[in-house]
Amino acid sequence: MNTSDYLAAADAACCASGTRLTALRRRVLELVLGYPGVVKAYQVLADLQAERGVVAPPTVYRALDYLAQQGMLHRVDALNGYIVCHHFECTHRALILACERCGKVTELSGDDAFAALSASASAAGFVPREQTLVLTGCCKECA
Amino acid sequence: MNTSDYLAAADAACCASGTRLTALRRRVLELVLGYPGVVKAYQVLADLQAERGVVAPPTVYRALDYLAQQGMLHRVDALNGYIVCHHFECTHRALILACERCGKVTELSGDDAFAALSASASAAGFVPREQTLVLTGCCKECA
DNA sequence: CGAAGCAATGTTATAGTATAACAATCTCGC
DNA sequence: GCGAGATTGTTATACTATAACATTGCTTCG
Repeated sequence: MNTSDYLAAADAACCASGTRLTALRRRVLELVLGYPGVVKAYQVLADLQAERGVVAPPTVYRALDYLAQQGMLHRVDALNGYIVCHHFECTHRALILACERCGKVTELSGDDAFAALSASASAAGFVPREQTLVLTGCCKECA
Repeated sequence: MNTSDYLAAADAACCASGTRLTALRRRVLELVLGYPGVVKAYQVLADLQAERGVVAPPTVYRALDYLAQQGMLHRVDALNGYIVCHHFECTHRALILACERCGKVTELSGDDAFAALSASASAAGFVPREQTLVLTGCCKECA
């Protein structure tokens, strides 16, 4: 899916959830899409500042939080960053593979793995919230 | 295992790895042991400052990093904190269950779950580094 | 012993990440 | 138009983490 199709789909998804993909949010999403892997909030902030002059951190964090909530982005705690989710239409668990050498990030469906974890957790009476799983390691190219 | 047994075992493990559980590291470990769940670096820093006057962040981070390396602590990225590992003798994968309401943290063996994830990752040619998995959610008591 | 070498800690400064709190503006339905 | 709620702006600050260099202390080997 190319960027403009993606944005159109994102727009539709936002409307469907009764929210709006505003100009700001859309621009933030575009910026994130422009990066190959994981994107930091302050990178986006710098980009916005370059375009618009003064922009404060909350502006960016709010947009990123919104996009993550809508499923277009995943927040990756282990990396203090965000990645684009390329199949936000379906609710799903993401399994993120982050290469420690080249920084490349791959997303798999984590549904199966999540099921395995949930089984362990359930045994302890624990109900996991839907979330992103992250594995750091070494990718195919860097091996 | 009580605290003093734990510390003795930790000491032995450190020696076995050719390193030393120095007074500072030992004290940091004790402080972490004194907390019920996840512990933040700056909590430990505050404790140390209360005891010794001026203490700077690197002092604490170095001790925590060391203890994590030795297996006595797990760093939990999603929570920006550390938890005590109660079976550091055996190399193992930890599966952390962190309750979002009460803050309680439980550690399970994550070997099985890790195997499931590794299988998915391997299909993509990805080699995961040994690491801690974290699930956030809601624990038995808070359900 | 004494000095070399290395590990550990101290110290200073700063980078990087994130949110609280309140004000201003915009959008949409009525 | 107007009011309610959502969105964005603005200011300030809290929290998390590390770089870089100085100092101390242990140990080992001649």
